[in-house]
Amino acid sequence: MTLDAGMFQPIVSDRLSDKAVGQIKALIKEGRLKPGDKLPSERALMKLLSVSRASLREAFRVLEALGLIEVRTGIGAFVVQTDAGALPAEWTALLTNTQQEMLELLDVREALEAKAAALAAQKASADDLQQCALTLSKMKGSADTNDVDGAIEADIEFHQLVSEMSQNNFLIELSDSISHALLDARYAFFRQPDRIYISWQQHCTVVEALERRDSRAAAEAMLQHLQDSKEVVKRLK
Amino acid sequence: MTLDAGMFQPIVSDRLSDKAVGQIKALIKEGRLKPGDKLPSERALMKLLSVSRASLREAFRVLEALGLIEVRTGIGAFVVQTDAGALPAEWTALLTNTQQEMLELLDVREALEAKAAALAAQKASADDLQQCALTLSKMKGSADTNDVDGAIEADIEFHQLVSEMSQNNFLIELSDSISHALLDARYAFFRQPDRIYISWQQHCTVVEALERRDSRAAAEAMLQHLQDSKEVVKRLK
DNA sequence: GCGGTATACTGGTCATACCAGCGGATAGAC
DNA sequence: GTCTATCCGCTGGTATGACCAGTATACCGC
Repeated sequence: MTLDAGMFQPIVSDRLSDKAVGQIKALIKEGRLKPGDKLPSERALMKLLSVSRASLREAFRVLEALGLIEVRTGIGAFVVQTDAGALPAEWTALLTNTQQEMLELLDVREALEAKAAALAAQKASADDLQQCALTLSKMKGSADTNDVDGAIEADIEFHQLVSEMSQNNFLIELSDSISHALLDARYAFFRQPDRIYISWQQHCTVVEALERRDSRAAAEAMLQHLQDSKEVVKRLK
Repeated sequence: MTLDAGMFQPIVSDRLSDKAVGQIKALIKEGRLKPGDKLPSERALMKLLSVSRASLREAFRVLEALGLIEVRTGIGAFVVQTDAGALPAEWTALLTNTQQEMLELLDVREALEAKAAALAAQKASADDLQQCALTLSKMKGSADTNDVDGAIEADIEFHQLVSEMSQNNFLIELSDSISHALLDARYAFFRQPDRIYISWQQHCTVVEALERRDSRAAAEAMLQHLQDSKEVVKRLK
């Protein structure tokens, strides 16, 4: 007979902590543990699951890292309150080491923020647009005084604002992560001659589209802005 | 005097395990620990960091959940080998409970996969396109026999293929996560009358654009496909 | 009613012990 | 000599019991 590749399954002996993670995760997914609910104390839960406190605590660390629970010293562990389930905010934190990864990240950013801009055009409130105007004038001020730090701040604010206007929690979290990962690059970026001014102009174009509620134009303007920025980053090194 | 909101900072006493996570993470980020490197054994590292083994192990669980290290029983802990840094594969696993979240996820998917299609048009090899053709005929076969399971399989394969053709690791990982999260929905989806056939047609349109190396058309076709699917899902609930 | 205090919790940390699996070294069989 | 089997030191996985430091609450004296 011939050996079928599917005949055997690798033997994996899950850690007890992993099994505990699985159980608790399942309870959350099934809705038997709802956001805000308090988990039993470590000492109680270790008996319920018949594992040692050490294993249980390791499970808690994993659930915490996954953004599912929050542990407050002296009080207890709670199922986290958020509809999009906190993305591990650091997932990109280490990944912009190479130029290659940076460019890949910029491509993802184009996809996400263009979409965010499109959604923002549909959903933006008057208040949102006013806040946009604020960051625009902040950016303009930074351009006039060549204030790189101010520009970075205004730039982050602007992109964050647009993401939030999309009212899509996944989009917000992902964009935020990427923005964070690209922080270092922004310094070199905004030091380029006229860059602050150019970015300001491009931001303006986006906001104008948002004000017109023109989804397509907003996405297009954002895309142009990000592609243009990507080209600059490419030439940086 | 008035109290300035920024005067006080909440006192947070980091867990020792969190500090350990920070140190190790920093070492990885700085490149002093490279992918594939073996970390010191738990017993050695606990002395180096002067924490107990319990705390160190909690730190390891976090690093593991973040996808930064991999722990092999009886051998040791290793810095994970991957260029895009494994995204915690489960980050969406729990998040499709509500219709609202599902729709948000579908919007993100539109953004990512449209971009992936655009990149794929530029980078696809002859072999890639051939594989696409394979999934297409598989889908067609499923449509003819109304084989829902087969359709799901072919559908996942197709979308995965396009993502991979983009050669962007972030795009690949993210799309994969979302695809995974949407698995359940696909069953109801493909049970709709003619859905398999319609999806097959739309896939064909995408592939034709890819074969023409037409980035814009590929993105547009993929977007159409996903938006159309989203509308179906909306009506399902 | 108010402020303090005693107390019974909670999570955070540690030291120690033992188990099971891996791997290299070593001793024996051929 | 080469090969094989056993052994032993190392690794991670688990459990236990202890102690600390915060939190909350009930109680007390004022």
